[in-house]
Amino acid sequence: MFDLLLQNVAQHIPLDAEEAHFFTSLPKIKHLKKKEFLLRAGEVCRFETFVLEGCLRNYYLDRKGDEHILQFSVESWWTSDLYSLLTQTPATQFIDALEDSTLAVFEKDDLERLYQRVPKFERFFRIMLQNAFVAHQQRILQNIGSTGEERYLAFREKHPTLEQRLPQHQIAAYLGITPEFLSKIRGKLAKA
Amino acid sequence: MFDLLLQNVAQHIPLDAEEAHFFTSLPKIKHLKKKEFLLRAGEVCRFETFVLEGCLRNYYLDRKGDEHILQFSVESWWTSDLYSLLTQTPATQFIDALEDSTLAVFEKDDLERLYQRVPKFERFFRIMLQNAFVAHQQRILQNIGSTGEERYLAFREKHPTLEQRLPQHQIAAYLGITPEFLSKIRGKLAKA
DNA sequence: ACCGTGCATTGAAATAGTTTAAGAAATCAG
DNA sequence: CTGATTTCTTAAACTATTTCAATGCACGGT
Repeated sequence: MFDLLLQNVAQHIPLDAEEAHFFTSLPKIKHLKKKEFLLRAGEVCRFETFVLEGCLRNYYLDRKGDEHILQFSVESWWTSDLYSLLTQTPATQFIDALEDSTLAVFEKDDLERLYQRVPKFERFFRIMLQNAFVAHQQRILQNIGSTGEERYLAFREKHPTLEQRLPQHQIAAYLGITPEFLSKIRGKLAKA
Repeated sequence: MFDLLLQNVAQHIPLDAEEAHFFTSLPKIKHLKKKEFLLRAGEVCRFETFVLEGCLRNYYLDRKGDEHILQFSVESWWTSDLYSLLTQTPATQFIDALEDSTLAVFEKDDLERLYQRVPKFERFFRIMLQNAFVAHQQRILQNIGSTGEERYLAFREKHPTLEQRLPQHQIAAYLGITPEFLSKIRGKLAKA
């Protein structure tokens, strides 16, 4: 059940059997059907979530009502509204399921207990934060420096499995272009 | 000399006189003239820098040779290539001075000593990282969800002093548009 | 099997943004 | 003060992207 999770942690910090056992005793398993919400804007986010199966997205709703996707989370990805979680202020993001999904949900309080008992988990989550930070940095540079087509090609390169798996209009909402334009780009690339 | 710096820290963690004294004994003062570099892509970043006076920018150079600005740092801002600093891998960013500047530079080793002696500084720098992370998140949403004009208006709103202080073409490189187009936007807004 | 709705495609017309080039205005160094 | 450099503006032609509208397709529910 928790193989993926332990594998994910082991990439950054070593765990002995007891630590691993304690760690895997913490999360609650949650099932979400497609379109169900894990978090809505306005709620305070009280958990960090690891995806065991399926696919979620974090998105933001602008005043015009358009959805802008910050992140897709498939198997072995962590997700939450980090700012809301860390500051316990209302979330600005929605998180919902693009596929039926199985999640390991860590409550904030349980994470605190984890840090107390196995301090190196602080390090683990700091590394997660760093990686997320750098990913965002690169995405900013990508966005201000490239055309939609270049962004799409980069996305395809970086996430070949996601490109298969997601509906196109979701990818468009991630890239920051309209679905129609993405369709045109694809048409053009297919011909060439 | 270090008033700004202590004030900045005090916003997030309380310091007694001795801690403050130790803290301010660590940084080296550095003067940069306009156009001089603090860091070049390819170098490993070994410091965290607090701006006492002047203005720096972090930018990235793409294959076409265009500059894309990630951040401006004026008085009371921290700057570095965080990923390079944390992982000790070569930097991808350049940091240089847009004005003659005075900096307080904290070496990585000195920061480690600081964490040992005054652990709450870990908390301080974690908060810095969180804030930077969220700022980046908002910028991504801004970039994928708005036009150049909307981004310019938001920038002006959020950083009225910067808008006065910086040459327009630098602002354009931050917004991800050409200087010509920014000029056009401004012309149009001035008329309206 | 049937219907309804959501998704992808296409094309035409409109808007947003870039490129190139030239010149005016401001700034800086000697 | 003067020449050199950097910055800002303008305009025309071009490219990227959006909007709107129409069409066909596919899939989930009943």
